[in-house]
Amino acid sequence: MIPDELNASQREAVSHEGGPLLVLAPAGSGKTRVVIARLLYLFDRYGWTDDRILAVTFTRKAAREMLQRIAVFRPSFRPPWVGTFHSVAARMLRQHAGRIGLPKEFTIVDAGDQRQMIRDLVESSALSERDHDPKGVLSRISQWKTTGISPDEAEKTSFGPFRAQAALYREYQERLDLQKALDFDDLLVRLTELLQKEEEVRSFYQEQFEHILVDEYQDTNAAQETLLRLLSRDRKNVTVVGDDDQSIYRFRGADVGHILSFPKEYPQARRIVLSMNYRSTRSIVGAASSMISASLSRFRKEMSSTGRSGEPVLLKQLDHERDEARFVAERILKRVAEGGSFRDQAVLFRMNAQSQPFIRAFGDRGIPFQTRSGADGFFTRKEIRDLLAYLRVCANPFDRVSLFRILNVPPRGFGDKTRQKLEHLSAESPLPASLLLEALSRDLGGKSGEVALRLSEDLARGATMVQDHGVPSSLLSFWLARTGYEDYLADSDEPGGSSRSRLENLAEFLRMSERFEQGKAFDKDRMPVGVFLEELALSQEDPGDPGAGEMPDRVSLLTIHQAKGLEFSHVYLTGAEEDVIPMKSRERTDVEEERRLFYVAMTRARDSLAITYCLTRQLFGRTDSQKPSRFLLDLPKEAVSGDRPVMRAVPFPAHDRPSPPARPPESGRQSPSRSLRVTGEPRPSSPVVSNPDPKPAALPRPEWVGKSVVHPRFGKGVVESASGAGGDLELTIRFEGTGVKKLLEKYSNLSLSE
DNA sequence: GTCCTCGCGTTTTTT
DNA sequence: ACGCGAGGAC
Repeated sequence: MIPDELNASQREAVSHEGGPLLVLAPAGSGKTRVVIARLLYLFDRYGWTDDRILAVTFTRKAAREMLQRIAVFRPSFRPPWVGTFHSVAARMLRQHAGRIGLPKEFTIVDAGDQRQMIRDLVESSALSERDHDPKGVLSRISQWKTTGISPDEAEKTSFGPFRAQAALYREYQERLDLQKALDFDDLLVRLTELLQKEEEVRSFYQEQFEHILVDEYQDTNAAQETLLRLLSRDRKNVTVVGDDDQSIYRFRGADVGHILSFPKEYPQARRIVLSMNYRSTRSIVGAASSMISASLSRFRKEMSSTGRSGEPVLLKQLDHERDEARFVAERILKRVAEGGSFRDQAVLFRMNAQSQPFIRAFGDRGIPFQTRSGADGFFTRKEIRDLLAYLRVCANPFDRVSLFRILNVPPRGFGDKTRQKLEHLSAESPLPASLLLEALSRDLGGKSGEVALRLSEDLARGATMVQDHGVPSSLLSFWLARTGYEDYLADSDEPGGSSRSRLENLAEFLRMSERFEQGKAFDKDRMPVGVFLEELALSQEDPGDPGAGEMPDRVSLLTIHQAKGLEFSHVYLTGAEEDVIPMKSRERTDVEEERRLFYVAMTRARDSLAITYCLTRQLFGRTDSQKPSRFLLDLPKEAVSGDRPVMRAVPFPAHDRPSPPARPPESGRQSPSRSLRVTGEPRPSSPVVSNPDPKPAALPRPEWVGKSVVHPRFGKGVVESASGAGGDLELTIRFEGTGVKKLLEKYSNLSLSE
């Protein structure tokens, strides 16, 4: 069952028996192959007919790939517990919805709905939207939720501007609860609560799952981590696979600490490092590894490469982003002239705004390209969201966001007055939509009363269709007919003939629903409309790209984030400048994460990598003069060619260095004679190894305080205080160059300087 | 209600 | 540079 083509450590990872397992799988190390092989191995081991294996990923794409690969081996086998964290959680929650007071067809609200809810709340409170932009509020709420902080706790512990946000959090949650709706975070949080509260359910799953596999473990947030522990009996039977160096989603709650502390918390865990790179040339592997090794908190890994040495990584300095685009365009054409293809090449940048010059340059030269548009997806279109709202209010008659969305769309003569009346009614009595509208109808009387009554009846009928296991396409047709939605679109002539494209979207949506229904055997206990809505809510994929078929022969223009998990023969990493990568941000820039981002970008390349930086760049309407990215300084001479930026004496650019540090009393002489390597990281028992230097045990906590230390990147500093103990000893250090930082002692690579 | 103008802020993105 | 949202004018 274990494929022959695996190397020794890969095989070891695949066939590991018993106990927690951490597989460190750097870029290009054959991670996917190992994950799939291990899954197949586990199914073999624990039975293909049972639900004994839980495998979770972060993206639909990864989940789909797992399922497809499994299907190759057992075409008829559909493992029920392979999916994204969220889809698995939704499945479990629906199974036990009653226990937490939810109907089976609870709504999953998406980002658009969340935004709308927050805006409504901000509007109805005395707060100004200025200080409470929905995005900021939502990300705060998400932070609270995923770290297990309830609205009450948030209100108790927040001050200043956060106080108001905590109040919004409470109202937002109340509103969700009232409508029997969950947001994405709730899927994890509510399931966690359920498992904690209901011993029966907990042990049911704990016993069911012989083994749990988590992919991209470095991306877990606190909620997912908690969930994982619950399901895996404290991770006794778990395989986590990931790469700490590729953790680039901190801004959305991912915490690289989970993977880093895994061996600490589970000393009995096996750790396997896949250290052979199969993807890239030796130049690329060498350059990338030495760049990332300057990282502060990471497992030390040494990569070897099976590849040929290849051409050196090319550094190229340009005057302006237009020159940069031109340079890249010419190089792409050259590769093609040499027999390469467009689809094998990718231009990477830190932010979407950088893509413009490339789009122009490629257009001028007739280079075919594709961008992965972000927010302008199919499912953010008004007409699609309207129709979805109709479906949702039928599936879950308590879904108020959807009800209010469709209330006067198409216009049926309901104005602000009616809306307010309905809001009052809704607040007074939590009724299903049809009954609510009936009450409204009585309230209004007259002509608008009749309109309300008609809508009420339609809603009741729609809800019945859902209950009777009607399929989405019939429900859609029903609503299109009852509302005259198509006429409404056709009549609303907007500039640019967009009503035409809206009608086309509508038709596409209808086709999508039909495709969904085809050849599908629905569970008897699930409503088809519910399943349809859940799939859409959890995927948000454009129907146009089912991932099947040949990739068109085009150059990819991608942000580094979008490029994660992909690989190309030729990669152009552009805008390698200070304030671009690492990016300047309002809040404190997380240079560590930016470095990992740079690493992810570099390691996308198989055969060649060119890194470009400009002396000036127009950004946000202003032309700035730029400095080369500090990350370029960590590229080894022997692996690169071209315009190497000049080494600086200081590892950080001047503007990054804060005011002269408050120097604590110097203790005598300053000789770095005694240099002590201190790290608490256990030696890996894996085939390949990290840093061979033997290390003395960590200093006990009080020993550190007041010591002068030297850090490889931050330079000299003094330990101000220490907290935590053992492996979690955290030191607060005031560095001369960079101010106060908190470092985990075990990863800090500190030397004592006396 | 709707149109226009002014001012501000500006990453990364999945589920 | 540009888009979006708030707020004023009609």
